[in-house]
Amino acid sequence: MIAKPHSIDVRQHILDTAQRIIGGKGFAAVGLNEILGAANVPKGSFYHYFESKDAFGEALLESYFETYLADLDRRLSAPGRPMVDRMMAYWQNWIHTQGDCDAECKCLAVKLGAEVADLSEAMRAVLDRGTKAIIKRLGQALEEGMADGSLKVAGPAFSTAETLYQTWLGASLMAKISRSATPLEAAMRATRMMLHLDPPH
Amino acid sequence: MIAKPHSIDVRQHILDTAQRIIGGKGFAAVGLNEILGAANVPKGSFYHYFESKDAFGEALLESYFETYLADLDRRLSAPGRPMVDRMMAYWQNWIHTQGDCDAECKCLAVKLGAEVADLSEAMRAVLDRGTKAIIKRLGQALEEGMADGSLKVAGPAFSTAETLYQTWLGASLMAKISRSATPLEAAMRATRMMLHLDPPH
DNA sequence: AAACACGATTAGACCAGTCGTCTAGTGACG
DNA sequence: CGTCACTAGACGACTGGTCTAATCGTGTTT
Repeated sequence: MIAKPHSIDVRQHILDTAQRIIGGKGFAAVGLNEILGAANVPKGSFYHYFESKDAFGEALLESYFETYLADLDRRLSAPGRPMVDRMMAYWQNWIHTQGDCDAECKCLAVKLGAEVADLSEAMRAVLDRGTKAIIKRLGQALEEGMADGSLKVAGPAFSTAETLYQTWLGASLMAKISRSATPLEAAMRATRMMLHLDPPH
Repeated sequence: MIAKPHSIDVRQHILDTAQRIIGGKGFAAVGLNEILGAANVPKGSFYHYFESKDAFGEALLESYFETYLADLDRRLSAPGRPMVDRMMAYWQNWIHTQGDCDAECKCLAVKLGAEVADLSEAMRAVLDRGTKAIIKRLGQALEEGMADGSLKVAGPAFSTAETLYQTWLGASLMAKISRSATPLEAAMRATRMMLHLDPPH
């Protein structure tokens, strides 16, 4: 564990660059050349940091979910405001991030899920763990919301969290296909309904 | 073999074979050689029937939605039974088709949607038209169900149809990622809830 | 301090595979 | 026969991921 000047930097730099490009074009459609060219990293270096393109994809998804979950935690644990607000702000932000960026899909679960699930068992496993972690947190948030009295859901919180996440995944897919935000707005309406907060908010 | 010119046969044979393979591996990850090899069609023929791989993908999706919509119409117009039954049978069948086949994803909207939307404008357009047509039919079915008294939904039928379809898309994506049917079962519970038929059925 | 050792990093060769083109060739039917 | 829809598959220009050999950087030894 010597303080390496480049190691971590270069590795992460490749991952960050790749996330933008692969988030836009998909996994199989993008070649190493394009990524490494954009990152200004010689091709030869790649296999020093990653064992294969497959292993690289695994690392890419791990890196993605790591920052995603950290951000999610930050958003859902923001103190002071009732949980409804935090949660609805999260969905609102989903609309925001998925809506404007057509080229670079911010949500890799949406962009890569279907493509990669049958392509690489390792990548599928990371996606599985990542999405399960997201749903788990959403479920905990719902329970917190019921505890602080700002939320009320029918049935177990985890079940609702699962359905909510699935709905937003599907809506994001439809948003990509239709190149419009209306599917996301439909998801927002459905979310309000599931959480029984039609009157206010 | 058959007196009828091969035109239609061969063309459709290529499309059918491709649907299986591409439904399993995705669009970019599959080369023409693999498809044509499996279909026992020489490469030279391919470019007689299709202008390019891109145009071929377009035709593939068109063919897919054509048969999908025909099947959907058949299912939803089955006479005799109330619309709830027909509709729930449709979702049940969704679980059935998406659940068992891991390799060849039957629903190309799920498998190719995210990948292709940013790859080919033509293919995206077909997906857009196809999914909109499905939602439209589901909305009409919901209205029929309200007319025959077997269904009751909150708000406009089209809105509910949109949300239902999105939920099932998302659930199918999660089913692929988790390699299990539980997301689809969650979608089924959510569907029952949205249609207010928790007690019976 | 100079030479060395050795792992970290890079450069580029490598071949299999990509899409798409193109010329020959087949065979059915007017 | 002649025509034309269709088949056959070699070919080219290119890109894919992978790997070996050379280079660089840094700490150690003398």
